[in-house]
Parts: sequence; C-alpha cells; structure tokens
Amino acid sequence: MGSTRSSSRPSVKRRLPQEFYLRDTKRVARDLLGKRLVRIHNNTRLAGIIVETEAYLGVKDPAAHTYGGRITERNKVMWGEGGSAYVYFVYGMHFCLNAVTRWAGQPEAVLIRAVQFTEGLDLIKNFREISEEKQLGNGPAKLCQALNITRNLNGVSLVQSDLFIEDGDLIRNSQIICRPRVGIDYAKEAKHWPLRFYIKNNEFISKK
DNA sequence: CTGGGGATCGAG
DNA sequence: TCGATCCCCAGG
Repeated sequence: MGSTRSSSRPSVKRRLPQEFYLRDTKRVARDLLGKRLVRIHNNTRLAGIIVETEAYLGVKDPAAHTYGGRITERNKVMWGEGGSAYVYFVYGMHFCLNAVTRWAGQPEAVLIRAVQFTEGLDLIKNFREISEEKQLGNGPAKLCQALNITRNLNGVSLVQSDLFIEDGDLIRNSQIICRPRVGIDYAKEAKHWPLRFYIKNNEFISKK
C-alpha cells in the first residue's frame, strides 16, 4: 500500500541465458552461488538456492572426466556447447548434476554440490524419503535424488527444458569460500586446486 | 572380455 | 572406516 521501500518493486527471476554458461568456468562456478536451481515436475515447481559448486576444467584437469582429451560415451555431453546438463552415474547408485560451460570442443563443467531447497518441499521430501531439511540437498547425489534427476536428463538444455537455473540473490565476494574439491584424491596435483566454492556460514553445504 | 575403481552416502 | 552397487573404460 503506502510502502516506499524497494519491496514495492518485486524482483523478477529469470532463466539464465546460454551466454552465462559460455564464460570462464571458474567464474560460472562462483556466479552460480545464490542462483536458483529449478525443476518442473508434473507442473510442480521444485527449487532451491545453489550454495556449493565445483569447477572441472576439462582436458588439463586430472579430476575431470575429459582429462587428456578423452571422448567417451559417458562424457560426450561435456564436449558440447555450454548450457546443457551433464548427468552421470557414479558409485553404482548415485547421479550427479553438472552445468556444461564454454563452447563446443572445450569440455568443462560445474558440478552442483549443494542446494538449499525452498519450493516444492513436500515432493522433495518424498523423493528423498527423509524430512530433515538440512539433509535434503547437502550433497551432489542428494540434490539429484531430491529433484528426481536421473540419466534421462543427461544432455538436456538448461536454457529450454524443465530443468534450469534462474537469477537469484547476489552473493558478495566476502561471503564466498574457495577450497580444494571433494572426493578427487586420485587427481594428483589437481587435488589441491581451489575450485570448490560455497557460501560462508551456510548450513546447507555438503561438508564443513 | 576383463577387472579395477569411482566428481557418494550413510551406517557403525 | 567401510560396504553398497554397477557402470565406465583402459588394456589385453
């Protein structure tokens, strides 16, 4: 009514354009913090804030599936244009979701490692078969289970499909922690590279 | 064809 | 710390 504050102008959330994903992969990983990961499931909106990511830097990154220029059936989506989803199966039972970055032929990606869910919690709790909210998306395989993301979404466009990422709150640099990535002990010197990004003091990240 | 291992999770 | 569980993929 008589409000003179900025709340009278609602912030419009819009889907990130393909250009967002074509940029430097570390920048994309950092900039994805605070954005909203959204999945439309049977006309229901499931969504949450991305609070943790990791960058995978392609042919020169010993931790990446495309290290050394490998082209395989599994990793071929990473070789395509930025802006699509790379979903892979791991450890015999889990799926992980990446946003492919850069242009075709530069096979890099950002792993989404944790999401703070804010919409569609009933359905998400069903998929996860738990109700504790801090446990719903605090890991790359957990958030895939929460959104029912499996191999059939490998390769879909984040710019056009029912799986996408929206604008969100701006996260200041002072609120971002940068550390080595998780679960890549096999990756020689790259295991120390600071390519994991997460929001400081956030309760929904995968590890302390 | 084969077998070693994995961008994880949860129980003990 | 360890087992689950199975697909991937390099090597023969």
